[in-house]
Amino acid sequence: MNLDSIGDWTRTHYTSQVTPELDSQEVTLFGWVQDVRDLGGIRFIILQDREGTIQLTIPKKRVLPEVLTKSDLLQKRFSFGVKGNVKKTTMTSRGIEVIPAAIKIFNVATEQLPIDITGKTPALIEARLDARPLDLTQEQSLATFKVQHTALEAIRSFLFKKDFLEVHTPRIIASATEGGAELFSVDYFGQKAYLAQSPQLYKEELTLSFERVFEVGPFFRAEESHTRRHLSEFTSIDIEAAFANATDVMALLEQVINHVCTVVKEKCANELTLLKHNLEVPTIPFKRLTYDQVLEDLKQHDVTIPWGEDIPTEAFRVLGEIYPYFYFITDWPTHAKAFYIKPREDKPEVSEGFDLMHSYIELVSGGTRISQKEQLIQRLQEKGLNPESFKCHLQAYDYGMPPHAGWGMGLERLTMILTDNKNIREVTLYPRDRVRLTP
RNA sequence: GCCCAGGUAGUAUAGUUCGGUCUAGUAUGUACGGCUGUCGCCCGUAGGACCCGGGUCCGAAUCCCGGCCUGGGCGCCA
Repeated sequence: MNLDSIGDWTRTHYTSQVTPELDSQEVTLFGWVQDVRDLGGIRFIILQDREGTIQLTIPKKRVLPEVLTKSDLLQKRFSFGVKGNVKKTTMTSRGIEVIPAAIKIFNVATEQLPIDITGKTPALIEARLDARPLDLTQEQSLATFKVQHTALEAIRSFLFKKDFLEVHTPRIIASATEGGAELFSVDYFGQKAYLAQSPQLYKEELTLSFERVFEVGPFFRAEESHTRRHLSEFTSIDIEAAFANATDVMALLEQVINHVCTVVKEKCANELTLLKHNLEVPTIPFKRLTYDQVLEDLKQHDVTIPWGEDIPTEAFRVLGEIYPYFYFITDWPTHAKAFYIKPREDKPEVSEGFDLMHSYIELVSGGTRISQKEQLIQRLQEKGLNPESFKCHLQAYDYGMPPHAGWGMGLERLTMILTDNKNIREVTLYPRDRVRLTP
């Protein structure tokens, strides 16, 4: 087939911008064939672009012969352009259609697509991820990532207003930052290095200079997790603030969540409708449960956890039934939290760490940090970590480390909540998990 | 790392219990033909599959063993 060059054509409108008010005006549209319905004497072609779809109507006896010839060739997913006249009509749900005056075909697509993109026989997640570039053209995928984009935009602008600087810390590091979690190792010019699992230590150090910082970026966990809420590579939204404690950053966090939900609900109304999700904007303040209250609630539901133990997923699921929306869990036992979380001064066995939960999923983890060097060293030792390997980090505490607090939020988990997706891979463009490294 | 479930056309599924007209059914997609108002268009025709290897048996999609692959759960966490 002879393909056309784009030549001097320029898009005048996205499909979503074509309205009945443009009746009888000429528009130039670019996009892809989503579907062709040929009734014999009349043919309907659905043009899709990133903003939506529009119907092209071709009455075969009343269009130019070259338009008819070109439209004969069009198949699903061909990329093409059309110049045509907008026509107001009651025959389409959008109240408009476009009668082509010229068609340019830019590229073809394989006849048999690897997944059904019409929604009639939806493919399973595995087949969809194998054909991810194609899968992402589906309206639900587009809607999901538009929500994510909008959420991120809302978070950034909110944090900018609250005086936070956006920073970028290293992804390649010399040693484990938090102990615990497994790290991916990389060869760094013959030296052993690792992919960062979190910006934790760097962002804390930066409170010494920039006071209030945030970072959005990918982090890596070499845990062989096999669930619908874990990825080997995920995007973290991290903040850290000097001269603040857990209470301060929790207040900030609930404002962030409230703001994001408000903005997404307003700007992505169409996307949420498409995703059949009625997003509720949570009211501030969020419910705050102490660890002790959680244990008590669980006991009421015949789940007994000894004080000091971490809460297993099974118990979180029960808790998620009781509190189906956003809620904080505070006052965690110190030894259940990371070494950098500050123990309460009046009750050292309890920490100033907190989690923000949404149903049974942990969305955010944060807390007041330890800012005294001696205490940090002591906590490292209690955790079985060698202070010597944290030498570089510990030096920051020699230069007037301010009291500080912060949190880290999983962007994909947030997107799951905002779009009501049950699988984290749905909200990740190219997910990386235990068994998937491609595409 | 541990546990459970499952691999049937491009996609999604029926059939596996209890082996036998299963010559493997259906939907959708694809190809071809027909149709002037569709919007999950419709009608007709065609082509398209039992994960791999071994075993039991007169006979295996079905039962057994091994392998590979996938989904889900746990632990861990964002």
